Amino acid sequence: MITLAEENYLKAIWAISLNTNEKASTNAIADEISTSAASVSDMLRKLQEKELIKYEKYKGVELSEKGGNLATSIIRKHRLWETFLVNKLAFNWGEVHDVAEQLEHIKSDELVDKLDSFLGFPKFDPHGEPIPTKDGEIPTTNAIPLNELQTATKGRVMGVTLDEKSFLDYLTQLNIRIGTKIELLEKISFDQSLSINIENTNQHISNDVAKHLLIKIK
Amino acid sequence: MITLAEENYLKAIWAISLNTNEKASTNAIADEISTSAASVSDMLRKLQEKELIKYEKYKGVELSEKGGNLATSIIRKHRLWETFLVNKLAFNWGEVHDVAEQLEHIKSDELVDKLDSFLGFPKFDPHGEPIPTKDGEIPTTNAIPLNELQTATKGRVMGVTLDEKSFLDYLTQLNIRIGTKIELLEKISFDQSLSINIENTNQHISNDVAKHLLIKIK
DNA sequence: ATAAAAATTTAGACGAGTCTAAAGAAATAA
DNA sequence: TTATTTCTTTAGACTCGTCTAAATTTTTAT
Repeated sequence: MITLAEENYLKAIWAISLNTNEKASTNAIADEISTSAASVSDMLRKLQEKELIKYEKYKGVELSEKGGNLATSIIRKHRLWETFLVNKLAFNWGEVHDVAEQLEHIKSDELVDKLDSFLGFPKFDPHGEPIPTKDGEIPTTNAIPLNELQTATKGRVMGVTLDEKSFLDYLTQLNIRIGTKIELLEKISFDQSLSINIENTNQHISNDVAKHLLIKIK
Repeated sequence: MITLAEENYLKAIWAISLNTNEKASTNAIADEISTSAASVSDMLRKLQEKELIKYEKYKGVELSEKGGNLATSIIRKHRLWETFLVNKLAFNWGEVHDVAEQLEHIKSDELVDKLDSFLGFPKFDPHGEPIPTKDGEIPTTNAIPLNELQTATKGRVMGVTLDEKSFLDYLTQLNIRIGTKIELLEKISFDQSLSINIENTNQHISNDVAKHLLIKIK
């Protein structure tokens, strides 16, 4: 039996490895879930015993196959619930994260499958993030982060890679949603900030914002 | 902040007082949530400190106003989720209890209100049990338990007062659902068992089954 | 190459919620 | 009304997940 705390650690390790493609460090995990490094060390020992991670003291940690499957299934649940909240209950995309963080821990395979079916087997959640299938397959897109685009390229927003209210509220303010047409006008080399055109209005955004916007070209 | 365990204790006290109209005893609570009397004693002390119950050592316990409101809101959530599971996700009524027991602890007032709205503000759940409103009002019916009916009375099943898979599966087997027409043919004084007619078929059921069936006459 | 800094682990403690065993209070029966 | 049974509470211990402080290992900088 896996506990709620354990699930959150697996998710944190998953999220870190996703971004860095490296082993997750104790401190990175502590940051991710806002706890002390000591607590993380403790928990890693326990997860190691349960064979959910591959861990060597002082050397960082990665998920085992078992742990990876579990993490994927939690992400699947999180994204399905977010889709439910936005598509069926009319939440807006900045409001759903905290509730989905609770719902993702509900234990019932049948519930997840029926929810999936009820939602019409969505491939992407309201933020454009891929929803892993029942078998753990993760849908792909050829979208790339806005800050990696070449100047004068046009595209369309396919997703965001940060699920934080303040970020999503800012996007809404900028008139940026999934599907919005966007053109990269200029990259400022001084601070990597970007001038963009959204629906015939010019805007200026930081690199920090741009790197969390996934764009599909043309 | 109220914990999951505390919520379950409040619910247990609520359920016991509902049936007996008396203060709940330590042992009754221990039975209800399958724990030891010692654990219950411990928890009652804590709930007392939080002013969620009115408790005198050795004298039993009842909910305070605050505790009562909380318990009602948990019941509201439980029954809304059961309604969602049956009406939207096509679970059958015997399968929903355990999942709803998890979902009822999700913390988000907005979620509950939006779910209520999405379901069309239902007054009764799939078992015919009343769903408390946002203000804590509990819809009433004039239905009475089948075992209290007079012989030769006809009526319709308006609800069941036990949410256990084995019971609900048995009802399904007997062709009894919400809305089913029923006639009480005979009460056996030896064991209080009952002969009934359901959809032109005669059946024989125990008093234990009958007392959990709510019937509206005529 | 070694000293300093940073990262990580260990040690010891705590609160929540549970348990068993034992003590104490209340109810019941002779 | 006293003895016995039943119910309830207290005492002490355990696990889980957390913490701070201290010890240890690794990395970085001089």
